[in-house]
Amino acid sequence: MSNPLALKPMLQKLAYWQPLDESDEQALLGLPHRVREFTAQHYLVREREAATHCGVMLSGFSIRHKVVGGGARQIVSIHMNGDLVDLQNSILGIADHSVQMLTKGQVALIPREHVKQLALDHPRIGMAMWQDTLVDASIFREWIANVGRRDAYSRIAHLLCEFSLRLEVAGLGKVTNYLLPMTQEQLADAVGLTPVHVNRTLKTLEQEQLIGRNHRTVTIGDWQRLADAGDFDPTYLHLPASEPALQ
Amino acid sequence: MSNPLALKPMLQKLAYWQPLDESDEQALLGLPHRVREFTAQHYLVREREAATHCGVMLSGFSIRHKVVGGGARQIVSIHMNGDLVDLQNSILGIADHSVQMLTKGQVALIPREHVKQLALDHPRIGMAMWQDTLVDASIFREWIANVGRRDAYSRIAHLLCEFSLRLEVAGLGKVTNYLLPMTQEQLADAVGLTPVHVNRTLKTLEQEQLIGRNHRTVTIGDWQRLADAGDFDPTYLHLPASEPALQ
DNA sequence: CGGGAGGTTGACAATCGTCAATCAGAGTGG
DNA sequence: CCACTCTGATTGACGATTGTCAACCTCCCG
Repeated sequence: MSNPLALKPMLQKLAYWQPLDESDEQALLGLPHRVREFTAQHYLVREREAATHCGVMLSGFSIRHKVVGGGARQIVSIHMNGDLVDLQNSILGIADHSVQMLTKGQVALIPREHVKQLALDHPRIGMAMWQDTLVDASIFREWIANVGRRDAYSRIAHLLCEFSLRLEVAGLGKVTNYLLPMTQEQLADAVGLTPVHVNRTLKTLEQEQLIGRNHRTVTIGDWQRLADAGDFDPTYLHLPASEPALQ
Repeated sequence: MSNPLALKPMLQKLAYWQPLDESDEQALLGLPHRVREFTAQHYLVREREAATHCGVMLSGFSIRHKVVGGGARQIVSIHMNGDLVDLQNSILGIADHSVQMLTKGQVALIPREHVKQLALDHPRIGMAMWQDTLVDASIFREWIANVGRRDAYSRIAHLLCEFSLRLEVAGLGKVTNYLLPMTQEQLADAVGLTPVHVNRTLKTLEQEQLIGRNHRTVTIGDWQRLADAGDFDPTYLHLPASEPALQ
């Protein structure tokens, strides 16, 4: 169960934020965990329940979402390769949102007490995890602005840009060409629109040659033009200094 | 400048999350800081600039906001008495959003390096600050859902409920009666609507006797009914166990 | 070949935005 | 004390983006 290398991605991610010494690394990699393969749609945590584990995405995609009164769903974030999943719920205890697999994939699960204790025993790791969740928070803010103040057209263009960069950083695609891992209905839940309107908007983006589509594959001809349409400025992603895409 | 008691509210807030010992408390209260009075509209940090200080709200209100392409503004959160302001930008370094005073008020400012160092030297404080920002993040998620998936009516009802609880917890009003510290235009920027539509919606809420209004004062006759209208469930605020309002 | 999920499309409805006028209240100076 | 002014609140008429409903199509898979 406890593959000693499974937490490598987590280590890499955190080391980006804080220099970690030998003892930090040992402690982190030594965290008890088990790697599991989940099917698409599987719930890792449900809203209102107690969070028991925090996870590291090893493959596949997962989403966090909330369900509002009428039954409508809002996706609040999307996780991919290397992302820490549910640190938020784990540290706070009670889940204020659900975490669900979007596609099938492998996740390394770590019991929450161990994660919390690790942060207390190894302040640099604690700081790094904090920073990681702060980036999540920064993305939340951008999403509030996206959903609250941009029309369907730029809203979707914005999401496509975000995906483009994040997938490239995660090593899952090129900035100009990637596989979108979600249905139009899920896209709609992420941007606060209806599936029908997402469909129409994608078509428009395609007609105006901002993107090309082939099944779920998105091709971006002129990245800058799409970024302009989406009012996209990657500052909020707090990515490593210079991403090639931004040149 | 450095009032030894000024950081008390910060201590109280953090102690809620983690038991702090004598040395933690000393270190926290001993943080170098200065208390300043700011006028309404004053910018504490501007988007894209480097964050230099983190603050503790001692009086008054402040907001965090982002400006999108067309010039529209989206308020992403509202801070009141006792809230830690701009921990997020401070820890990440470059501000991905602006922080602005909503009303005049006093803020204790702490240089960011000292805050970060404190977290590293005192892991329990670090953990507590982390948890504090996680609650912020939880509110962000709820706001994404609010703006993305609720209509104007419940969206505004929801915000009024959130205010009601948070103001009471901060000791600034009663759950059933409080002074809303913002104009309808600012309200609009918080919920992603136009001022005109906010006005109409408030009028409707009033006509249906969900709220009473007198200038900026909001009166809530039947809290539960407003909560139902706003699809409001306070879980996401991660408040101390039982708030009277929820009985 | 049949079934099902997801994608497309059109017609129509409704929420919400825009524009612009008017009103109410707070502060200011004479 | 009374214009005067400014900001914010209110209202109406109208327009537009987005939602709803429902049909049909396409691809994938057993």
